[in-house]
Amino acid sequence: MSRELKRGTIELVLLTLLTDRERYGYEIVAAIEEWSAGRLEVRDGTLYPVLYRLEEGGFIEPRWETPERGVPRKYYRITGAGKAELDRLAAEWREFAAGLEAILDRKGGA
Amino acid sequence: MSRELKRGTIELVLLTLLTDRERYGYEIVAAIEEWSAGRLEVRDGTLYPVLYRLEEGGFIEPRWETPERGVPRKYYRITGAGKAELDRLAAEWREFAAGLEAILDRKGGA
DNA sequence: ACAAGCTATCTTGCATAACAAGATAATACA
DNA sequence: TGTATTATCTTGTTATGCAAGATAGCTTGT
Repeated sequence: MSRELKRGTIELVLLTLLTDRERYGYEIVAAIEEWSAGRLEVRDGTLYPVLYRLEEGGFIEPRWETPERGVPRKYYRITGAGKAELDRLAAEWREFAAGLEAILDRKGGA
Repeated sequence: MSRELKRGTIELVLLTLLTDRERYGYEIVAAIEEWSAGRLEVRDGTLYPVLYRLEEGGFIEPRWETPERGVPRKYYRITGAGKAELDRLAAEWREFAAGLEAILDRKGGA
């Protein structure tokens, strides 16, 4: 899948994945592929910087969990501001997709 | 509309606009806004480099038209390779959009 | 005990492409 | 004469996804 198409959509994807429950980065990588039925894929080197951006913006909050056995995990949960941002980004995406589809559907038209 | 969302889609939009007839750059700027019902907007400083990329790839071909009165216009028409590329880009876009929608629709799910 | 592989987070540097801003030039109009 | 419009083109900036690698602890096989 083209790298360029993903630009600007990963934050929307992350916030969506965090709406039902908190998740950690490594888990999100797999969830994206699963939820999109293999259509979308995001590398961890991409994911972590996006998580930091969202945290800086106050849209998500981290919580370290260090189990007695296993590697520590950093869980993120969405904030109130994050839910508002999610609505905004989702609306923006739908507006954009509608505009593009309108053009695609009109090929051969006036 | 977010700059990042547009990334990778302008070539698709241009090739689509050139399917029914040849057009020149300045005309395309207005057509994009009109065809998308005001949802999409592309500056001419963005458009021309994209046209050059498409021309270099053999997807479109230019033709200068110098009228007796008025500024010269550079008309572009789509080639056979351009039509194939359009099909490829459109399929890629729909695959990507389907993957993203699948994630958006599943919020609160498993 | 040792190696290999898995889980998990994080960092650096690169490539791409949309855009703002401005340049150029001819025409139209007041 | 001056301002606005049509039309193309260039330069520099900026954002961000990704490859590649580092780190570290755990698990599994031989």
